[in-house]
Amino acid sequence: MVDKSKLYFHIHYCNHKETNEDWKDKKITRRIKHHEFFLVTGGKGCIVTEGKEYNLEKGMLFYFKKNNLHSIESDIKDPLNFLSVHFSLAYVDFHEDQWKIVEKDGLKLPVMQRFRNYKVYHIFKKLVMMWSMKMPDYEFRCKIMLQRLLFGIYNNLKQQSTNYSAIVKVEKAIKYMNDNIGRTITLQELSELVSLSPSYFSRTFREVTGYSIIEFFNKIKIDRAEALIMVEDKKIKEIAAMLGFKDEFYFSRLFKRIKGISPKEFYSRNVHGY
DNA sequence: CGCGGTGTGAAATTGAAGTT
DNA sequence: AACTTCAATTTCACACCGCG
Repeated sequence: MVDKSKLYFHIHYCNHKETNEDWKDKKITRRIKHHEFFLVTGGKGCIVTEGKEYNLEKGMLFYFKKNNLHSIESDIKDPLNFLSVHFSLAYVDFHEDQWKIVEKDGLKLPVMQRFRNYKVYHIFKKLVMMWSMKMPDYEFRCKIMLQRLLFGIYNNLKQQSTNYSAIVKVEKAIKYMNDNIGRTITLQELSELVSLSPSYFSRTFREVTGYSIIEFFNKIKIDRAEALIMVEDKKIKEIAAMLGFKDEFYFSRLFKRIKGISPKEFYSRNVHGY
């Protein structure tokens, strides 16, 4: 499971064809070093990749990972219309005051997915238009649009997945955690809330969020602690108590484990009194 | 007091097999 | 496919201790 907030993109270029002009080359076969999203917006054609052949229809979105070999063929009478964006991506993490950059070899997305709604289409179109117009700050704006596009793609995936109720249940549990941040919550309690067996819900939670329940609950507690340290003039001991920790030292250790520095150090680094 | 190492019972997680 | 049950294993949350 990828932490989407840590993904960093670099757009190489965008491409589109949304008119009825003829294709110069009816078929292209290629392997490119960029990742690419390719959205079919009209016309007919065929894409072959990873040993599968897809008869193209409006609304199909392809994700080609870098170095993926694929061929795109357009129909002559009803030429293909599409939007595409080429990009590279890296996983950028900030931990213990250090930046870490790891190049990713790909997102966990299916090669092809269909879109019923037009939202993703609109975002994609805006991205491509912005890129081609090259107005001031277009690179920055395009990067934001690409992130919105990806967000839309993930949401689409969410709705498509048969087990939508699992996500709803996880969201319910997260809300409950936020509402009861000053308490100790048990797995028993949460699983009763969502009417699933404890062990099954434990599994489900990790599948949906990428974190175990305790990991997640502590993460939001530490996030809250950061805010409290910076905004309120409170002692570590008080903050620990507010977040349901009986032992302030344990809280400190946990903070350090998650953030890399102790709460006291976090305070001295980020808050400066007069 | 603060920090860090370690011990411990309890709870969470995970694997595997079974049920609807 | 979605979910349960049970047991094995791991992790958690705190406690206790010694050091400076």
